[in-house]
Amino acid sequence: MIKKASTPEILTQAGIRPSIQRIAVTDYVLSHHTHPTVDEIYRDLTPEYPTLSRTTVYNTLKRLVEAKVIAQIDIESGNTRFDGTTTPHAHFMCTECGNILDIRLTEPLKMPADLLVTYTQVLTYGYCADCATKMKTDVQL
Amino acid sequence: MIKKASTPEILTQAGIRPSIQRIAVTDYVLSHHTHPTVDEIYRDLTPEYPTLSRTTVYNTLKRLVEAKVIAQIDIESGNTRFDGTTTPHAHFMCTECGNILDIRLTEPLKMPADLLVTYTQVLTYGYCADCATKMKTDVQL
DNA sequence: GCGTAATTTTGTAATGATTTCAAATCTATA
DNA sequence: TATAGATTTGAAATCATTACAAAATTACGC
Repeated sequence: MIKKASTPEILTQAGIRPSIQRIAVTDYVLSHHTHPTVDEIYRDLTPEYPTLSRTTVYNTLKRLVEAKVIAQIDIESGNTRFDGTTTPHAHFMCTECGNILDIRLTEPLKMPADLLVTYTQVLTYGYCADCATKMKTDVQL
Repeated sequence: MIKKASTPEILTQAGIRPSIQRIAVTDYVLSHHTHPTVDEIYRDLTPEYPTLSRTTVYNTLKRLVEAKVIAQIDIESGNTRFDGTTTPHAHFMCTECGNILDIRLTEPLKMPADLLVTYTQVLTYGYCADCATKMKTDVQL
C-alpha cells in the first residue's frame, strides 16, 4: 500500500520549506485540473488567505516549476498557466471556447540523438468536440 | 518548372497589400532562418528603413501569422519569435546557449478523433550537441 | 493631372503580466 | 526569549504588446 504524500511532504522533498502560503498555492495547483493562471490562483485563495500577495504566488509557482513539482504551460501567450500533472502529456486549447484539455501521448517524440532533451511541451489548437459540432449546426454544413 | 513566388506576390495572394514596409518585414522573416524576435527584425531593418515603426512591425507580423505566411513560435516566454517555415516541424531550444533548432518530425501526433486540430506547436528544451559535450568536459564526467 | 476617400504608417500613450526591492513579518533555534 | 535567517508583502519598476489618433501614402474617379 503506497501512501500518497501530503503537500507539506511534497514541498519538503522538493527542498522548499512548507509555509502556509506555499502549501495553499501547491494544494491549489495539484488539486485543480483546470490549468489555472496566476490570477485565478490568487483570486481563489484570497478569500481564505486575505493577506496573500500576488508576489508570493508568483514566487511560489516559480519555485514549484523549478523543482518540477508542477509544470508551466505557455499555451496562451500573455497568460502563463500551471499544471499539477507532471507526467508527459500534450495540451489542446479550443480557440472557440478557450477550454484546455489534457491529451495522452501514445508515442514519444523521436528527437535527434545528439540533443539532450530535458523538457518537452506539445501544444495543439483547434475546435473541441462541442464547438466543432456547434459550428456545423450553425453553418448548416 | 515552378517559379518561386516573389514576396509581393506572396502578400497579394494572402490578401495583404504589399507596402514597402510589409515587403521588408516579410522578406526578413522568410529569408532568415534564425527565428527572430520582433526587436531583432526591427533593429535589423531600421538602418535601411529609418522611419520604420515598431508598431508596423508588430502589425505586419500579426497579419502574416493570421494569413499563415509565417509561423509564431512561443518557445521563450516574453519573447515571441517568428519562423518563415510553415511546414510542420518541431523546435528545440538549448537552455545553455539559447540556440533554437528546427527538428523534423518523423511521425504526426495522434490526436483524439473528435478534436479538430488546426495548429500544433512542439517545443523541446535541453542541451544542444555543443553545450552537452562542453558540460561533460567541464565536470569531467 | 487633381482631389478625395481609404488605407497604411508612425509615435506616443496605455495596458497588463511579471519582476524587483526593501521593509515588515514570521520561523527555527540557541 | 532573543536573534538570525527565511518568507511575505505591497509598492514601484520593467518590458513586451496594444490602442489610438494624427500624418503620410495610395488608389481611383473626374
